[in-house]
Amino acid sequence: MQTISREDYLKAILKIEEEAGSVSNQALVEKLNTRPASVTNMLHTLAAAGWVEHEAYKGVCLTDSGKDIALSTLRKHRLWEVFLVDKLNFSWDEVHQWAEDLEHVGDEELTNRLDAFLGHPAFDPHGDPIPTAQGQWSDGRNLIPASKTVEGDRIQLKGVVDSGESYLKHLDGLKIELGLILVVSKSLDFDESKILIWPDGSEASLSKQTLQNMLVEKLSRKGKE
Amino acid sequence: MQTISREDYLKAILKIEEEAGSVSNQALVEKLNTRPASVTNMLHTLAAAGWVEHEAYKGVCLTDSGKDIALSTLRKHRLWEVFLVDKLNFSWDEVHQWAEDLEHVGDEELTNRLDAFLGHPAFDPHGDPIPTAQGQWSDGRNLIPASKTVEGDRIQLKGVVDSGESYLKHLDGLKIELGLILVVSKSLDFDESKILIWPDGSEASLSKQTLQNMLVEKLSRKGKE
DNA sequence: AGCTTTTTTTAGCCTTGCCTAAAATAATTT
DNA sequence: AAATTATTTTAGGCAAGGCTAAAAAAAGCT
Ligand SMILES: [Mn+2]
Ligand SMILES: [Mn+2]
Ligand SMILES: [Mn+2]
Ligand SMILES: [Mn+2]
Repeated sequence: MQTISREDYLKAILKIEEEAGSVSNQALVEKLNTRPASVTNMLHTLAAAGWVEHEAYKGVCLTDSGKDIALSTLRKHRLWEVFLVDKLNFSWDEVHQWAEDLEHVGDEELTNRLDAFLGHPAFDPHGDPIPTAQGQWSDGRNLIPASKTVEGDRIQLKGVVDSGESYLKHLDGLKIELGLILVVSKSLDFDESKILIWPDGSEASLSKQTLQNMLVEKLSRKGKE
Repeated sequence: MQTISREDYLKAILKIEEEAGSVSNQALVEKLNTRPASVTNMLHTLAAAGWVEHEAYKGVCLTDSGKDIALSTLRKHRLWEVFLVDKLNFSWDEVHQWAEDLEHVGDEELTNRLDAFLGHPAFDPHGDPIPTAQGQWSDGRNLIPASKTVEGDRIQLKGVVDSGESYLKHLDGLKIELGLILVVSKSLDFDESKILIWPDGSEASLSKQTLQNMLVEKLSRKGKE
């Protein structure tokens, strides 16, 4: 039977699988901010339910049914985030905490109605793709970290690597939001920082770390669009 | 610290206080569908938190802080019900189960934004008043059960006594919904049933039990409005 | 008043999910 | 290869919130 904690674990396993290929207990300890013994314990529960395959000391991976639950939970999380930003006017750095609760409410029917109400959004407020009702969530886009751009590039912010509150607030402070178009004015070799130009003509220097976490799309270099 | 279960108990105590004056353990057993020992247990927890006053074998009542929590939870419950009906197009008999979960999500800020988004509704989909952010929820209306109407009365359905799924579905089947205006065509003494006339001219007979659970407002007897 | 029934509490147990500490295993160094 | 370090598991607890069964108290009856 699904519980809040079990759904959170499955979602965490899914994300670690995506970004690291294999899932160690240690990775779950960090992602879920818990203790190794708790992880081992929960993996036994999840394995008994048939949602993961787990061999002691070897690691864990999702089964098909486990992946279904994880994707459905992730879908709900991201749809609720869209709701909170689009309808309740929260900013992108405030919504994760509530979505972490809301994702455990409702069934497929409710989720699909929410999806329709929101206009079937493809991405959440952090630029992350929203799995479909059928569990598809191939991204399609080819995003690169802003740190890999060169002078003269026109880029549009489409996502973030780190969607933690502190990084998002940092971007807020720089007047950087999803969809913003910037031009790379200068690349400083020395500390890998770059000077960017805002649409209003203002300029600012962004650190390597800030740039690495910005996922951007390269636009044609001159077009007005 | 607040938990889902504690909020549910406080809300149940509030409602029983309203409708019965005093709150027995037995009443909580029935309202929350649990066992007497569980109630005693939780009342100790709530008393220790300072949310209720409880004397063994004497009963329980809310403290000011307990009432605050109960009202806030009830407010959230009813606002989410409005959301589900008005925005996601659920029917009034489907929303309670989800509101029972949603009421435990979010803080005051989120609730107030939801309230604003919904246009500060005064009543939920079952006609129950929604407490304000300041914890006011005096009804103001003077509703009577439809069983107390007489031939010739023009009445408008404004609420229900029993908002359980089966009764609401029963009303659905009769094409009776909140706001509907009916005229009392005949009162049958023998079984206390009545024949009602719908706006489209159709008629139907409603049983005493059905009528007792309909809360209506008497309208002027001839006006078009 | 004395007996019976209902209500409430106590006692004891269970499940979920978390924890620490210690033991076992795997991975890295030297 | 042996020693050290890191990871994972086991063992043993704990808190919340359920449960049943039995005891205690209150209420209702004769
Ligand atoms: Mn969560
Ligand atoms: Mn997100
Ligand atoms: Mn609830
Ligand atoms: Mn309601």
